Amino acid sequence: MDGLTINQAAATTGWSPRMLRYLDSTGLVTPPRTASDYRIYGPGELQRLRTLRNLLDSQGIEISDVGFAQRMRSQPDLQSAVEGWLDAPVAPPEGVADTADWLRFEQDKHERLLTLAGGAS
Amino acid sequence: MDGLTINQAAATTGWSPRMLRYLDSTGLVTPPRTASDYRIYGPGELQRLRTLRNLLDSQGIEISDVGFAQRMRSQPDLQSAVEGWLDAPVAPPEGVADTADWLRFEQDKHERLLTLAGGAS
DNA sequence: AGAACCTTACCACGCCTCTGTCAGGGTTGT
DNA sequence: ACAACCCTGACAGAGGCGTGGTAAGGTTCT
Repeated sequence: MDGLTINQAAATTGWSPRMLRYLDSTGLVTPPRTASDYRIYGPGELQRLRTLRNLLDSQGIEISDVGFAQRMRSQPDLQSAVEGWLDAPVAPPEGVADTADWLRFEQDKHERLLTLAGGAS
Repeated sequence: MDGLTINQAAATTGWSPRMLRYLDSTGLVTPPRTASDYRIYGPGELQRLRTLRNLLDSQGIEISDVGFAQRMRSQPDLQSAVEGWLDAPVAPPEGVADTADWLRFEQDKHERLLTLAGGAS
């Protein structure tokens, strides 16, 4: 078996074994398992762990933030819903005479985004 | 003055006045102010508040998640750092003979992403 | 076989998010 | 002028996150 056990991986990455299990549970770093469920950390996981620490420190973000970014990655409807909300203007654009028209425009846009990202036809 | 005060906005959107102030403090919905610092909610803010509630409920996410997405929006280096980490493969790709070569490849990719997103030349 | 390792499952603590409420003080409407 | 509204700031409590520990039990090495 090539790869480090959880304590060895902890020693070389600076994470505690406890945190490696936690990161596994969050889905951020999920090493393969042996037949008896031992976690096996290969070079890929080790690099991922080291760069994760670097990412958190350098950007001042939390583990849960990276988890959310990953979730947006894997769920396109989530991503389009969030981005659609962020893109909605705070004031009606020029050229829209009636406020009611603008609200309808925004509503339609929202629906278009959802449909585009995976809506049932 | 056209626009609703905070209690009126709360009544028509379902948020509590307390939460409207909180959302203001997080930067998610920041209404303009009168000369005496009263918050004024126009149709844009009201729509944003209603769709925010809908977004949170339908996607099962938190206010802080939307805040993080907004932060990634406004900070391209943060976005590229997070996406760079998420894109890093967990195992060396085919055709890379040496593990050390692969680590160098990953390192270079990370640097390319950072440079591309706003690095000083 | 026995030491040293791994697993999951809990309890616990500090910090942050979300939400309510209240106090003290300024503004608006009648 | 007075009620009704707004502001900020603070305290408070439920719940989640990040992290450590520990207990009970299975696996691997020597």
